[in-house]
Amino acid sequence: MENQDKKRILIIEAALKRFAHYGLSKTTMTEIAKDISFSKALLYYYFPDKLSLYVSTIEHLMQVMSRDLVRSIDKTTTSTEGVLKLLQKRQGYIQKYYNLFESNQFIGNDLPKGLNDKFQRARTFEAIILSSLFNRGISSGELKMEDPKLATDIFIDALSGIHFNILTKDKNILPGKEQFKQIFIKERMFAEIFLAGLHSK
Amino acid sequence: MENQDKKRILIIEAALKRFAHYGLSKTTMTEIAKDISFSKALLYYYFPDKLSLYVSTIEHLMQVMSRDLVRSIDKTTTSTEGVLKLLQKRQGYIQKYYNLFESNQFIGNDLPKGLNDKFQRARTFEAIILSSLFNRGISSGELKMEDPKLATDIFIDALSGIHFNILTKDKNILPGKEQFKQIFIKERMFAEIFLAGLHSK
DNA sequence: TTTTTGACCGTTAGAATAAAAAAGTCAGAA
DNA sequence: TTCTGACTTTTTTATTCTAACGGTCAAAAA
Repeated sequence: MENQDKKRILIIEAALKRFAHYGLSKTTMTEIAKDISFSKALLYYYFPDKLSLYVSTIEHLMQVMSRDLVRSIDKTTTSTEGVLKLLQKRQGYIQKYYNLFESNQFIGNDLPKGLNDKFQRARTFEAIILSSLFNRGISSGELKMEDPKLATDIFIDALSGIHFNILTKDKNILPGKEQFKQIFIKERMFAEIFLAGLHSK
Repeated sequence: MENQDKKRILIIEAALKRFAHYGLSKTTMTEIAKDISFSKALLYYYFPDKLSLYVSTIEHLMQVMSRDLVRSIDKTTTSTEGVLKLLQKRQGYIQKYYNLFESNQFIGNDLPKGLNDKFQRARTFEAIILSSLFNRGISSGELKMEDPKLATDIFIDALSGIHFNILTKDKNILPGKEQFKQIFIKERMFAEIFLAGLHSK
């Protein structure tokens, strides 16, 4: 049914607003339902449980993000330019939907399996994009590296290190605009050095 | 007194063993005292409180470490060689005394001030060593960079990112030998690329 | 006087329990 | 087939309780 899909999306969009703002644990099904004047039971008609809704919401956002990302990157020419574009987009989304990924931030948390898988897929997707950018650079003669897979991996680890260290330095639990700006500056600087290190002489 | 110092060190060494194995919160003053057949009250004669003992223990280890590090690095010639030596030593100590730094691993924990300061100083010390290695490279014409301070910072952030991501990927709480080996490989690879990116053409 | 101790006290981390709130179900209405 | 209000079950939170721990001190030992 057309209508069914519309309602599903309505729910997902309401959920996205709540989850993005309050995170998984601090938003209730009742709240989401009230926001769009549905009964809570109706949410359970469309989604088997809360986690499914959460996962669907993330999936939804990921699709939007990945379309946007691919489109933006296709417009770039050099791989360096592409990587910088990736950083910029990435940064924007992380900042906007920070609380949506709260669960991903902490250690030793046993997220339910389906959830962990989704985040894993997001990381993999990122790695693939980055990898393809690196490969583009290799075939154009711009870059040179032994093990593109490993290089990609290290690049992503390093990014998250920069991210993490800045966000944990200031003890503010909710990161502010200033901090994200700082992260972006460092990440860009890092990318420049790293890519220079991969440049074919 | 000579003897006083000896006892202080005896206590510190016993504390180091416990703390390195079990971390701060999971070792008690009574245990440390029993290990060397002292009364608990005697520990409080030599150290005002538990935290002071912990800090002294870390201070003690840091002195040993830094002497060792400086000595090793002075033996190297190029800055690249120096950085790789730093990584190797660093890795060894982190692995051996992993639990000693447990408190440092987690987010949003309000470590007592004196403690935080010590860790801050450890990081600063590391940054200074690294910075001096970079500067060595610059003056020898080996390296070239706009902002050595920022480059150092990014380098350290990236290292901790690699560290962190490997240790949290496998859900084992206690990291094993294999994981540390993996970290070292990645860190070395990273250092090579990063330093290549800083090489003067 | 300096060093050492056993007995003691106040605080706190963790277990156990109770209360509140949320997740999730279902018979039946629209 | 879609939707709901009333219901049950599960999870989270608040509370109490207790044992263990950090820390003190008067007095003994050296």
